[in-house]
Amino acid sequence: MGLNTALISIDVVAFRMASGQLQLLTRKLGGLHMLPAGRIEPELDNCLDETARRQLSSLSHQQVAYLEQVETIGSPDRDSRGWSITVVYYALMTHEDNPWWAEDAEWVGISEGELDISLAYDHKRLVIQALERLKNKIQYSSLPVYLLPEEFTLSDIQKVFTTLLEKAPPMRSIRNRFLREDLLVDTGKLRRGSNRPAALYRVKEQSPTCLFDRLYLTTQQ
Amino acid sequence: MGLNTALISIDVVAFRMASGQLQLLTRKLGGLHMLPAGRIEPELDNCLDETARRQLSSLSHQQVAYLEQVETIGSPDRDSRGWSITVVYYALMTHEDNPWWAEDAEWVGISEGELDISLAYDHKRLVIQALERLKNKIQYSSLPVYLLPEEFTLSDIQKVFTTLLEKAPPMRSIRNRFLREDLLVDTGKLRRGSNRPAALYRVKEQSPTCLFDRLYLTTQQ
DNA sequence: GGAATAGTGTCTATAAGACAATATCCT
DNA sequence: AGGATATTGTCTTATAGACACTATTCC
Repeated sequence: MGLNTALISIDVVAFRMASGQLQLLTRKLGGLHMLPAGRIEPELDNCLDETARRQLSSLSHQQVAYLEQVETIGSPDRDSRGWSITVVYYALMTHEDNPWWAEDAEWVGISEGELDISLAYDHKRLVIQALERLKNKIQYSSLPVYLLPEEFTLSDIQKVFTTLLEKAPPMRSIRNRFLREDLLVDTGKLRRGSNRPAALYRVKEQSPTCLFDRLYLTTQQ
Repeated sequence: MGLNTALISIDVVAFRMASGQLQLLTRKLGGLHMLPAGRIEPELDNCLDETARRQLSSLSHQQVAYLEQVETIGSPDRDSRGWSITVVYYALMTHEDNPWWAEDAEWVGISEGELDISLAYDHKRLVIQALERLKNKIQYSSLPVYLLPEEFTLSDIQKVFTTLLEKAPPMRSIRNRFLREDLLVDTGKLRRGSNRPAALYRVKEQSPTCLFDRLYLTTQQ
Protein backbone atom coordinates (compact mmCIF):
# COMPACT_ATOMS: atom_id res chain seq x y z
CA MET A 1 0.00 0.00 0.00
CA GLY A 2 2.61 2.56 -1.05
CA LEU A 3 2.23 5.95 -2.63
CA ASN A 4 -0.34 5.98 -5.39
CA THR A 5 1.38 7.98 -8.07
CA ALA A 6 -1.55 8.05 -10.47
CA LEU A 7 -2.49 11.68 -9.89
CA ILE A 8 0.99 13.00 -9.17
CA SER A 9 2.88 14.29 -12.15
CA ILE A 10 6.40 15.63 -12.55
CA ASP A 11 6.47 18.08 -15.46
CA VAL A 12 9.64 19.47 -16.96
CA VAL A 13 9.96 22.74 -18.84
CA ALA A 14 13.23 22.31 -20.75
CA PHE A 15 14.74 25.26 -22.57
CA ARG A 16 17.57 25.61 -25.04
CA MET A 17 18.89 28.30 -27.37
CA ALA A 18 19.10 27.32 -31.00
CA SER A 19 20.01 29.70 -33.79
CA GLY A 20 19.25 32.74 -31.70
CA GLN A 21 15.87 31.47 -30.61
CA LEU A 22 14.62 30.16 -27.29
CA GLN A 23 13.12 26.71 -27.68
CA LEU A 24 11.01 24.46 -25.52
CA LEU A 25 11.21 20.69 -25.48
CA THR A 26 7.88 18.97 -26.08
CA ARG A 27 6.54 15.54 -26.79
CA LYS A 28 4.26 15.34 -29.76
CA LEU A 29 1.61 12.69 -29.32
CA GLY A 30 -1.14 12.44 -31.91
CA GLY A 31 -0.63 15.97 -33.10
CA LEU A 32 -0.75 17.39 -29.58
CA HIS A 33 2.28 18.99 -28.00
CA MET A 34 2.83 18.48 -24.30
CA LEU A 35 5.56 18.87 -21.73
CA PRO A 36 7.79 15.93 -20.88
CA ALA A 37 6.07 14.58 -17.80
CA GLY A 38 5.53 11.40 -15.93
CA ARG A 39 4.98 9.70 -12.65
CA ILE A 40 7.34 8.90 -9.85
CA GLU A 41 8.71 5.38 -10.26
CA PRO A 42 9.20 4.26 -6.68
CA GLU A 43 11.62 1.56 -7.76
CA LEU A 44 13.78 3.87 -9.86
CA ASP A 45 13.68 7.29 -8.27
CA ASN A 46 15.30 8.32 -5.04
CA CYS A 47 14.05 11.86 -5.15
CA LEU A 48 11.92 14.12 -7.32
CA ASP A 49 14.95 15.51 -9.15
CA GLU A 50 15.61 12.00 -10.40
CA THR A 51 12.06 11.68 -11.63
CA ALA A 52 12.47 14.94 -13.51
CA ARG A 53 15.78 13.89 -15.00
CA ARG A 54 14.26 10.60 -16.06
CA GLN A 55 11.61 12.44 -18.08
CA LEU A 56 14.39 14.11 -20.01
CA SER A 57 16.66 11.10 -20.42
CA SER A 58 13.82 9.15 -21.98
CA LEU A 59 13.74 11.78 -24.71
CA SER A 60 17.43 12.29 -25.29
CA HIS A 61 20.85 11.22 -24.16
CA GLN A 62 21.93 14.77 -23.82
CA GLN A 63 23.21 16.08 -20.53
CA VAL A 64 21.10 18.56 -18.55
CA ALA A 65 23.12 21.65 -17.70
CA TYR A 66 20.84 22.98 -15.00
CA LEU A 67 17.72 21.74 -13.24
CA GLU A 68 15.60 23.52 -10.67
CA GLN A 69 12.21 23.00 -9.11
CA VAL A 70 9.79 25.82 -9.83
CA GLU A 71 6.67 25.08 -7.88
CA THR A 72 4.19 22.42 -6.95
CA ILE A 73 0.60 23.05 -7.82
CA GLY A 74 -2.43 21.09 -6.78
CA SER A 75 -6.07 21.55 -7.49
CA PRO A 76 -9.31 19.66 -7.98
CA ASP A 77 -9.82 20.96 -11.51
CA ARG A 78 -6.69 20.41 -13.51
CA ASP A 79 -7.30 16.70 -14.05
CA SER A 80 -10.77 15.44 -14.91
CA ARG A 81 -10.31 12.58 -12.47
CA GLY A 82 -10.24 15.04 -9.57
CA TRP A 83 -7.58 16.38 -7.22
CA SER A 84 -4.14 16.12 -8.72
CA ILE A 85 -0.65 17.37 -8.02
CA THR A 86 2.06 18.54 -10.37
CA VAL A 87 5.65 19.29 -9.48
CA VAL A 88 7.09 21.64 -12.08
CA TYR A 89 10.79 21.75 -12.91
CA TYR A 90 12.70 23.74 -15.45
CA ALA A 91 15.85 22.59 -17.17
CA LEU A 92 18.47 24.37 -19.22
CA MET A 93 20.23 22.54 -22.03
CA THR A 94 22.79 23.25 -24.66
CA HIS A 95 22.00 22.97 -28.32
CA GLU A 96 24.10 20.01 -29.43
CA ASP A 97 24.44 18.62 -32.86
CA ASN A 98 23.78 14.93 -32.83
CA PRO A 99 22.64 13.44 -29.59
CA TRP A 100 19.98 10.78 -29.80
CA TRP A 101 16.44 12.09 -29.70
CA ALA A 102 13.25 10.11 -29.21
CA GLU A 103 10.81 9.96 -32.11
CA ASP A 104 8.23 12.07 -30.37
CA ALA A 105 10.62 14.73 -29.06
CA GLU A 106 10.21 18.10 -30.69
CA TRP A 107 11.69 21.48 -29.93
CA VAL A 108 9.30 24.34 -30.49
CA GLY A 109 10.14 28.00 -30.64
CA ILE A 110 9.28 30.74 -28.17
CA SER A 111 9.26 34.20 -29.70
CA GLU A 112 8.70 37.27 -27.55
CA GLY A 113 7.47 35.08 -24.73
CA GLU A 114 4.85 33.47 -26.96
CA LEU A 115 4.93 29.80 -27.87
CA ASP A 116 4.82 29.08 -31.59
CA ILE A 117 2.36 26.24 -31.02
CA SER A 118 -0.29 25.53 -28.41
CA LEU A 119 0.17 23.04 -25.62
CA ALA A 120 -2.14 20.44 -24.13
CA TYR A 121 -3.76 20.80 -20.69
CA ASP A 122 -2.58 23.86 -18.76
CA HIS A 123 1.00 23.34 -19.87
CA LYS A 124 1.19 26.80 -21.35
CA ARG A 125 0.73 28.25 -17.90
CA LEU A 126 3.51 26.08 -16.52
CA VAL A 127 5.85 27.22 -19.27
CA ILE A 128 5.06 30.85 -18.58
CA GLN A 129 5.76 30.41 -14.89
CA ALA A 130 9.05 28.67 -15.53
CA LEU A 131 10.01 31.30 -18.07
CA GLU A 132 9.25 34.08 -15.59
CA ARG A 133 11.56 32.43 -13.10
CA LEU A 134 14.29 32.03 -15.69
CA LYS A 135 13.96 35.60 -16.96
CA ASN A 136 14.28 36.87 -13.44
CA LYS A 137 17.14 34.63 -12.38
CA ILE A 138 19.44 35.33 -15.32
CA GLN A 139 19.56 38.90 -14.05
CA TYR A 140 21.44 38.03 -10.87
CA SER A 141 23.13 34.71 -11.55
CA SER A 142 25.41 32.84 -13.90
CA LEU A 143 22.47 30.92 -15.36
CA PRO A 144 23.01 32.30 -18.90
CA VAL A 145 26.06 30.07 -19.31
CA TYR A 146 23.91 26.95 -18.94
CA LEU A 147 22.14 27.80 -22.18
CA LEU A 148 25.45 28.06 -24.04
CA PRO A 149 27.79 25.41 -25.44
CA GLU A 150 30.88 24.40 -23.52
CA GLU A 151 32.92 27.17 -25.09
CA PHE A 152 31.36 30.57 -25.60
CA THR A 153 32.17 34.23 -25.94
CA LEU A 154 31.04 37.04 -23.70
CA SER A 155 28.83 38.28 -26.52
CA ASP A 156 27.06 34.94 -26.42
CA ILE A 157 26.03 35.75 -22.85
CA GLN A 158 24.63 39.03 -24.06
CA LYS A 159 22.78 37.16 -26.80
CA VAL A 160 21.03 35.08 -24.13
CA PHE A 161 19.65 38.30 -22.67
CA THR A 162 18.46 39.69 -25.99
CA THR A 163 16.75 36.40 -26.68
CA LEU A 164 14.99 36.13 -23.33
CA LEU A 165 14.32 39.78 -22.53
CA GLU A 166 13.60 42.78 -24.66
CA LYS A 167 16.77 44.48 -23.57
CA ALA A 168 20.24 43.22 -22.73
CA PRO A 169 22.63 44.80 -20.26
CA PRO A 170 25.57 46.59 -21.90
CA MET A 171 28.63 44.48 -22.69
CA ARG A 172 30.60 46.58 -20.22
CA SER A 173 28.42 45.38 -17.36
CA ILE A 174 28.38 41.77 -18.48
CA ARG A 175 32.16 41.68 -18.88
CA ASN A 176 32.77 43.30 -15.52
CA ARG A 177 30.44 40.99 -13.71
CA PHE A 178 31.47 37.70 -15.26
CA LEU A 179 35.20 38.40 -15.30
CA ARG A 180 35.30 39.80 -11.79
CA GLU A 181 34.09 36.51 -10.41
CA ASP A 182 36.51 33.62 -10.64
CA LEU A 183 33.96 31.79 -12.70
CA LEU A 184 35.21 31.60 -16.28
CA VAL A 185 38.46 30.37 -17.79
CA ASP A 186 39.90 31.85 -20.95
CA THR A 187 40.49 28.85 -23.20
CA GLY A 188 43.04 30.78 -25.25
CA LYS A 189 41.02 29.88 -28.33
CA LEU A 190 39.32 32.44 -30.52
CA ARG A 191 36.13 32.41 -32.48
CA ARG A 192 36.79 33.88 -35.90
CA GLY A 193 34.40 35.56 -38.26
CA SER A 194 34.53 38.46 -40.65
CA ASN A 195 35.64 40.67 -37.79
CA ARG A 196 37.88 40.80 -34.81
CA PRO A 197 37.94 37.34 -33.22
CA ALA A 198 36.33 36.88 -29.81
CA ALA A 199 37.92 35.11 -26.86
CA LEU A 200 36.33 31.78 -26.02
CA TYR A 201 35.68 31.08 -22.37
CA ARG A 202 34.49 28.03 -20.52
CA VAL A 203 33.01 27.65 -17.06
CA LYS A 204 35.62 26.75 -14.47
CA GLU A 205 35.42 23.12 -13.37
CA GLN A 206 32.81 22.45 -10.71
CA SER A 207 31.82 26.06 -10.31
CA PRO A 208 28.50 26.20 -8.55
CA THR A 209 25.89 28.50 -9.96
CA CYS A 210 27.07 31.98 -9.15
CA LEU A 211 24.68 34.45 -7.50
CA PHE A 212 25.42 38.15 -7.77
CA ASP A 213 24.18 40.72 -5.31
CA ARG A 214 22.38 42.98 -7.77
CA LEU A 215 20.08 42.81 -10.70
CA TYR A 216 20.94 44.50 -13.93
CA LEU A 217 18.77 47.61 -14.17
CA THR A 218 18.56 47.83 -17.93
CA THR A 219 16.72 44.53 -18.01
CA GLN A 220 13.83 45.66 -15.81
CA GLN A 221 10.76 46.21 -17.92
CA MET B 1 -10.64 6.53 -7.24
CA GLY B 2 -9.25 10.01 -6.54
CA LEU B 3 -5.92 11.14 -5.23
CA ASN B 4 -4.73 9.03 -2.34
CA THR B 5 -3.44 11.62 0.07
CA ALA B 6 -2.06 9.18 2.61
CA LEU B 7 1.60 9.70 1.78
CA ILE B 8 1.38 13.35 0.75
CA SER B 9 1.97 15.83 3.49
CA ILE B 10 1.81 19.63 3.57
CA ASP B 11 4.19 20.90 6.27
CA VAL B 12 4.27 24.46 7.47
CA VAL B 13 7.24 26.21 9.04
CA ALA B 14 5.65 29.19 10.79
CA PHE B 15 7.85 31.89 12.27
CA ARG B 16 7.17 34.83 14.53
CA MET B 17 9.23 37.28 16.54
CA ALA B 18 8.46 37.41 20.21
CA SER B 19 10.44 39.41 22.76
CA GLY B 20 13.40 39.74 20.45
CA GLN B 21 13.52 36.06 19.67
CA LEU B 22 12.64 34.13 16.55
CA GLN B 23 10.10 31.43 17.31
CA LEU B 24 8.77 28.42 15.49
CA LEU B 25 5.23 27.11 15.74
CA THR B 26 5.02 23.44 16.68
CA ARG B 27 2.45 20.92 17.75
CA LYS B 28 3.37 19.01 20.85
CA LEU B 29 1.97 15.49 20.81
CA GLY B 30 3.00 13.10 23.53
CA GLY B 31 6.10 15.07 24.39
CA LEU B 32 7.23 15.21 20.77
CA HIS B 33 7.40 18.49 18.89
CA MET B 34 6.49 18.48 15.24
CA LEU B 35 5.62 20.91 12.50
CA PRO B 36 1.98 21.72 11.76
CA ALA B 37 1.28 19.34 8.93
CA GLY B 38 -1.52 17.43 7.36
CA ARG B 39 -3.05 15.98 4.27
CA ILE B 40 -4.89 17.58 1.43
CA GLU B 41 -8.64 17.48 2.05
CA PRO B 42 -10.05 17.18 -1.45
CA GLU B 43 -13.44 18.43 -0.27
CA LEU B 44 -12.07 21.48 1.50
CA ASP B 45 -8.99 22.61 -0.37
CA ASN B 46 -8.87 24.23 -3.76
CA CYS B 47 -5.11 24.48 -3.89
CA LEU B 48 -2.09 23.62 -1.81
CA ASP B 49 -1.92 27.08 -0.27
CA GLU B 50 -5.31 26.42 1.23
CA THR B 51 -4.13 23.16 2.68
CA ALA B 52 -1.20 24.97 4.24
CA ARG B 53 -3.43 27.71 5.66
CA ARG B 54 -5.77 25.11 7.07
CA GLN B 55 -2.91 23.59 9.06
CA LEU B 56 -2.39 26.95 10.69
CA SER B 57 -6.02 27.87 11.22
CA SER B 58 -6.58 24.64 13.10
CA LEU B 59 -3.99 25.83 15.60
CA SER B 60 -4.97 29.46 15.93
CA HIS B 61 -7.38 32.07 14.70
CA GLN B 62 -4.57 34.45 14.02
CA GLN B 63 -4.06 35.85 10.55
CA VAL B 64 -1.07 34.72 8.49
CA ALA B 65 0.91 37.72 7.26
CA TYR B 66 2.89 35.92 4.59
CA LEU B 67 2.89 32.43 3.11
CA GLU B 68 5.24 30.97 0.53
CA GLN B 69 6.02 27.54 -0.79
CA VAL B 70 9.62 26.51 -0.17
CA GLU B 71 10.08 23.20 -1.89
CA THR B 72 8.60 19.81 -2.45
CA ILE B 73 10.65 16.85 -1.43
CA GLY B 74 10.03 13.21 -2.14
CA SER B 75 11.97 10.12 -1.25
CA PRO B 76 11.53 6.46 -0.44
CA ASP B 77 13.14 6.79 3.00
CA ARG B 78 11.48 9.63 4.86
CA ASP B 79 8.38 7.63 5.75
CA SER B 80 8.67 4.03 6.90
CA ARG B 81 5.71 3.14 4.68
CA GLY B 82 7.76 3.92 1.59
CA TRP B 83 7.79 6.68 -1.01
CA SER B 84 6.25 9.86 0.31
CA ILE B 85 5.98 13.48 -0.70
CA THR B 86 6.08 16.61 1.40
CA VAL B 87 5.29 20.12 0.24
CA VAL B 88 7.01 22.57 2.56
CA TYR B 89 5.67 26.07 3.18
CA TYR B 90 6.85 28.82 5.43
CA ALA B 91 4.65 31.39 7.06
CA LEU B 92 5.33 34.67 8.80
CA MET B 93 3.13 35.78 11.66
CA THR B 94 2.90 38.65 14.06
CA HIS B 95 3.15 38.14 17.78
CA GLU B 96 -0.33 38.96 19.03
CA ASP B 97 -1.55 39.01 22.55
CA ASN B 98 -4.66 36.93 22.86
CA PRO B 99 -5.76 35.04 19.83
CA TRP B 100 -7.11 31.58 20.42
CA TRP B 101 -4.49 28.86 20.39
CA ALA B 102 -5.06 25.12 20.25
CA GLU B 103 -4.07 23.08 23.27
CA ASP B 104 -1.18 21.40 21.51
CA ALA B 105 0.22 24.52 19.84
CA GLU B 106 3.55 25.61 21.22
CA TRP B 107 6.01 28.26 20.08
CA VAL B 108 9.63 27.23 20.53
CA GLY B 109 12.67 29.47 20.32
CA ILE B 110 15.37 29.55 17.66
CA SER B 111 18.62 31.01 18.89
CA GLU B 112 21.53 31.54 16.51
CA GLY B 113 19.85 29.31 13.97
CA GLU B 114 19.55 26.46 16.47
CA LEU B 115 16.21 25.18 17.69
CA ASP B 116 15.80 25.12 21.45
CA ILE B 117 14.18 21.69 21.27
CA SER B 118 14.43 18.76 18.89
CA LEU B 119 11.81 17.95 16.31
CA ALA B 120 10.27 14.68 15.17
CA TYR B 121 11.05 13.07 11.81
CA ASP B 122 13.26 15.18 9.56
CA HIS B 123 11.41 18.34 10.50
CA LYS B 124 14.60 20.00 11.68
CA ARG B 125 15.91 19.86 8.14
CA LEU B 126 12.73 21.44 6.80
CA VAL B 127 13.00 24.26 9.30
CA ILE B 128 16.60 24.91 8.34
CA GLN B 129 15.70 25.06 4.67
CA ALA B 130 12.83 27.44 5.27
CA LEU B 131 15.00 29.57 7.53
CA GLU B 132 17.69 29.76 4.87
CA ARG B 133 15.13 31.00 2.39
CA LEU B 134 13.82 33.56 4.86
CA LYS B 135 17.30 34.79 5.83
CA ASN B 136 18.12 35.26 2.20
CA LYS B 137 14.87 36.91 1.19
CA ILE B 138 14.76 39.55 3.92
CA GLN B 139 17.91 40.96 2.33
CA TYR B 140 16.16 42.04 -0.86
CA SER B 141 12.49 42.34 0.01
CA SER B 142 10.01 43.90 2.38
CA LEU B 143 9.52 40.57 4.17
CA PRO B 144 10.77 41.92 7.54
CA VAL B 145 7.52 43.88 7.96
CA TYR B 146 5.52 40.65 8.00
CA LEU B 147 7.17 39.64 11.23
CA LEU B 148 6.19 42.92 12.87
CA PRO B 149 2.92 44.14 14.35
CA GLU B 150 0.64 46.40 12.36
CA GLU B 151 2.47 49.50 13.55
CA PHE B 152 6.22 49.44 13.88
CA THR B 153 9.27 51.65 13.84
CA LEU B 154 12.17 51.52 11.45
CA SER B 155 14.36 50.24 14.28
CA ASP B 156 11.99 47.30 14.55
CA ILE B 157 12.94 46.38 11.02
CA GLN B 158 16.57 46.50 12.00
CA LYS B 159 15.76 44.28 14.97
CA VAL B 160 14.41 41.65 12.60
CA PHE B 161 17.82 41.54 10.96
CA THR B 162 19.76 41.26 14.21
CA THR B 163 17.47 38.48 15.29
CA LEU B 164 17.73 36.48 12.07
CA LEU B 165 21.30 37.22 10.98
CA GLU B 166 24.45 37.92 12.88
CA LYS B 167 24.67 41.40 11.47
CA ALA B 168 22.10 44.02 10.55
CA PRO B 169 22.45 46.61 7.83
CA PRO B 170 23.00 50.15 9.14
CA MET B 171 19.89 52.16 9.94
CA ARG B 172 20.85 54.60 7.20
CA SER B 173 20.48 51.90 4.58
CA ILE B 174 17.27 50.51 6.00
CA ARG B 175 15.70 53.96 6.21
CA ASN B 176 16.74 54.90 2.71
CA ARG B 177 15.46 51.68 1.23
CA PHE B 178 12.11 51.48 2.98
CA LEU B 179 11.26 55.15 2.78
CA ARG B 180 12.32 55.52 -0.84
CA GLU B 181 9.70 53.01 -1.89
CA ASP B 182 6.12 54.09 -1.54
CA LEU B 183 5.58 51.21 0.81
CA LEU B 184 5.10 52.60 4.30
CA VAL B 185 2.78 55.21 5.73
CA ASP B 186 3.75 57.38 8.66
CA THR B 187 0.90 56.93 11.11
CA GLY B 188 1.77 60.19 12.84
CA LYS B 189 1.94 58.28 16.09
CA LEU B 190 5.08 57.89 18.13
CA ARG B 191 6.41 55.13 20.28
CA ARG B 192 7.67 56.60 23.50
CA GLY B 193 10.25 55.29 25.88
CA SER B 194 12.98 56.78 28.00
CA ASN B 195 14.41 58.41 24.91
CA ARG B 196 13.50 60.24 21.77
CA PRO B 197 10.25 58.76 20.49
CA ALA B 198 10.27 56.81 17.24
CA ALA B 199 7.87 57.32 14.36
CA LEU B 200 5.38 54.51 13.90
CA TYR B 201 4.78 53.31 10.37
CA ARG B 202 2.37 50.87 8.86
CA VAL B 203 2.41 49.08 5.54
CA LYS B 204 0.40 50.89 2.90
CA GLU B 205 -2.90 49.18 2.12
CA GLN B 206 -2.63 46.31 -0.33
CA SER B 207 1.04 46.79 -0.97
CA PRO B 208 2.39 43.64 -2.53
CA THR B 209 5.63 42.27 -1.20
CA CYS B 210 8.29 44.66 -2.37
CA LEU B 211 11.41 43.31 -4.08
CA PHE B 212 14.51 45.48 -4.17
CA ASP B 213 17.23 45.16 -6.74
CA ARG B 214 20.16 44.60 -4.39
CA LEU B 215 21.11 42.65 -1.35
CA TYR B 216 22.50 44.38 1.69
CA LEU B 217 26.21 43.65 1.78
CA THR B 218 26.71 43.85 5.51
CA THR B 219 24.43 40.89 5.97
CA GLN B 220 26.47 38.51 3.84
CA GLN B 221 28.34 36.10 6.06
C1' DG C 1 40.69 51.21 -46.54
C1' DG C 2 36.01 49.71 -44.88
C1' DA C 3 32.79 46.77 -42.49
C1' DA C 4 32.05 44.38 -38.51
C1' DT C 5 32.42 42.90 -34.10
C1' DA C 6 35.58 42.71 -29.77
C1' DG C 7 37.29 44.96 -26.10
C1' DT C 8 38.85 49.25 -23.18
C1' DG C 9 38.72 53.86 -20.83
C1' DT C 10 36.31 56.86 -18.42
C1' DC C 11 32.70 59.48 -16.68
C1' DT C 12 28.05 59.41 -14.49
C1' DA C 13 24.35 57.63 -11.61
C1' DT C 14 22.57 55.00 -7.89
C1' DA C 15 22.42 53.00 -3.66
C1' DA C 16 24.87 50.95 0.20
C1' DG C 17 28.19 51.61 4.22
C1' DA C 18 30.73 54.34 7.66
C1' DC C 19 30.43 57.59 10.90
C1' DA C 20 29.83 61.96 12.92
C1' DA C 21 26.45 65.30 14.19
C1' DT C 22 21.85 66.58 15.81
C1' DA C 23 17.29 65.97 17.70
C1' DT C 24 13.97 64.73 21.09
C1' DC C 25 12.32 62.46 24.43
C1' DC C 26 12.63 60.66 29.76
C1' DT C 27 14.40 60.93 34.42
C1' DA D 1 22.09 68.05 32.83
C1' DG D 2 22.67 63.27 31.31
C1' DG D 3 21.23 58.96 29.23
C1' DA D 4 19.15 56.86 25.49
C1' DT D 5 17.54 56.11 21.19
C1' DA D 6 15.93 58.44 16.69
C1' DT D 7 17.08 60.86 12.75
C1' DT D 8 19.92 63.40 9.48
C1' DG D 9 24.15 64.94 6.87
C1' DT D 10 27.80 63.79 4.28
C1' DC D 11 31.61 61.38 2.56
C1' DT D 12 33.27 56.95 0.68
C1' DT D 13 32.83 52.74 -1.95
C1' DA D 14 31.06 49.50 -5.22
C1' DT D 15 29.00 48.41 -9.33
C1' DA D 16 25.95 49.32 -13.20
C1' DG D 17 25.10 52.26 -17.39
C1' DA D 18 26.39 55.43 -21.17
C1' DC D 19 29.26 56.19 -24.66
C1' DA D 20 33.26 57.23 -27.08
C1' DC D 21 37.40 55.21 -28.48
C1' DT D 22 40.72 51.65 -29.86
C1' DA D 23 41.81 46.84 -31.64
C1' DT D 24 41.76 43.06 -34.76
C1' DT D 25 40.09 40.43 -37.99
C1' DC D 26 38.14 39.56 -43.05
C1' DC D 27 37.19 41.37 -47.42
